Amino acid sequence: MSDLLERLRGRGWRLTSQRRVVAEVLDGDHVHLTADEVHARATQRLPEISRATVYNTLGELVSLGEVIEVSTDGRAKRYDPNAHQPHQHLVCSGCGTIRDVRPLGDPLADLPADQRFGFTVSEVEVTYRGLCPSCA
Amino acid sequence: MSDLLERLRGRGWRLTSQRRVVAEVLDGDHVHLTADEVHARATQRLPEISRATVYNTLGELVSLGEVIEVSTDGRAKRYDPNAHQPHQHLVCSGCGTIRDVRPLGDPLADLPADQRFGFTVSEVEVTYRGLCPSCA
DNA sequence: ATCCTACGATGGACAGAGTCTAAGTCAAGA
DNA sequence: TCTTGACTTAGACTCTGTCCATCGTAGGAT
Repeated sequence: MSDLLERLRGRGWRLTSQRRVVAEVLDGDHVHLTADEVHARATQRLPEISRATVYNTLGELVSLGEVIEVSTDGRAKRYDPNAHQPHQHLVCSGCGTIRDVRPLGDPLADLPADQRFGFTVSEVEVTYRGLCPSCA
Repeated sequence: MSDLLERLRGRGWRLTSQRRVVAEVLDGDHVHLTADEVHARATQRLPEISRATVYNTLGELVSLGEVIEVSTDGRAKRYDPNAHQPHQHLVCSGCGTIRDVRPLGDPLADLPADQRFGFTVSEVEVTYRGLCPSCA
């Protein structure tokens, strides 16, 4: 966490209290908050932080590769701080809960050349859907 | 196509001109229109059709399993009439073009039990991203 | 320690996508 | 042909996200 802030400062990031709070809110495993949820939690620590700043900071963290943007439901995007460990997502169709999962195999390898239609494929995103224990 | 309309009428669907036009607009291979695009094309055939009706009809077609809803980019959802043939999507990061593709293997099989966290997993959605020939 | 200034924060207006509602219309069964 | 409840309509509304002009401040320079 403090690693993250140090790393970003090394890249010329100006370390403001707002950015610090956003980064702190995003810390942890299996965290997948929407921008509004991040804003709500940040507000508890720093009452005057604005929505625009939260959006800006999240956008920067995504560009810097420190956070992954996930849109699982066509509603609000969610932000996943687990960016340095490749993983996929398991989403509950009932309550929307998200878990990070690590499937076997390489899904990229499953797309044969004749199914690539001349595209340069560089990334695969897999979403497993189902019901979590509480919703089942 | 007329099969579709007959099938839906058999399920108690009232066959209105608006619904017919929406279904016609969605007909074809590799069709992935947004709701607004569907509305624009429907308007050419039926000038007074409203946005709400297009949204309602698309939602019904999705619930009935005749159309798949795809949200590839966190922008507008797209509607894919190719619902009876299991497939995945290849999306161009440049222009947003979507192709239907059929990868090898069963991605569901790649998620081991210890990575399911008690979820009842029923569906997998795979999105390949890259650049199409024109954008590369 | 203080000063400067460019980078960052603020909040309010704006935009795009989608939902809701109240009132009017019409498909299709009697 | 009549009736009725399902469907459609227009527009207001919500939610998510972006933009902009102005103000504030982190951190290097002195």
